[in-house]
Amino acid sequence: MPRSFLVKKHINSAKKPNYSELESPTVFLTPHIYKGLPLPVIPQPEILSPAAYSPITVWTTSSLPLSPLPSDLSPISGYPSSLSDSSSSKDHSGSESPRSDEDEQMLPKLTDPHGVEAEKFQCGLCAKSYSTYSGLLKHKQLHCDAQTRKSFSCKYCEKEYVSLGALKMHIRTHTLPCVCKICGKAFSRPWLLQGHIRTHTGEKPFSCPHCNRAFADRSNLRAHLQTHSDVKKYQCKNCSKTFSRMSLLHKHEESGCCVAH
DNA sequence: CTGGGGAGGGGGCCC
DNA sequence: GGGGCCCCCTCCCCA
Repeated sequence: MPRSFLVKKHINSAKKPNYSELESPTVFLTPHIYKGLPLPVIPQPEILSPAAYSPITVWTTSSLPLSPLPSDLSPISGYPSSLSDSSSSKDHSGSESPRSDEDEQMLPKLTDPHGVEAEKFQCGLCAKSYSTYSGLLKHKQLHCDAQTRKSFSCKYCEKEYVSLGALKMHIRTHTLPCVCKICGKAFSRPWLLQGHIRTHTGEKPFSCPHCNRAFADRSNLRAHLQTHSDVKKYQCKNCSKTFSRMSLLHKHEESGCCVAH
């Protein structure tokens, strides 16, 4: 399901949502911002930062930004109301990282507009500046490049990671240490197991504020919220038909609409 | 074929 | 360093 319409919901890590509240199946109250609003009405641009929400934007598979469809789940009680999430930058630190451009790291840095301070050589990875290229080179060789280089290899597959912690996390996907006591199914993460256990218990802690539906999985609630939206976010670049999910758009395109491509 | 729900996986970030 | 959590993503199934 397309989940890229999601945005982070808490300003920073120091103020995380009260998940204990979320875990309660009955704690979801209609948020105040919906009071008086006829349902279903999804977009609440007024509660979102302008940069985070563009209700009329329709994305195609070729024009998708990293987070093309910001929506918000803060209406669900238990989530903080703040939306100007400065920590959202973390979402862009991974896949969007331009770190692969080695040349970029070598670009001289003009640090003073008046030329008082001459050009500096700045490390593209940690932003440290050096007055000489050789200084930068030494820094890169000793620190950043070494850290950036993937040097931890998985013994079960060919994947490599930049840190031992990341590798260990990955290895869990092979060892599957979290086992369901009910059916014996194994998972890599405890929270995956928790979600699975809900399929046994029938617990559905995540309720839709617009209808009576409830979900065991937060991601599925987000996907469901899209169905309440008037604006279908994903548009076929050929026939301009729009879809609520990227996967539906993909299926549509693969079904022959975009054979011209 | 489309729309939607259910279930699960992976990497990253923060504490 | 590990745990918890988030976001993103995919696949499957069904109406």
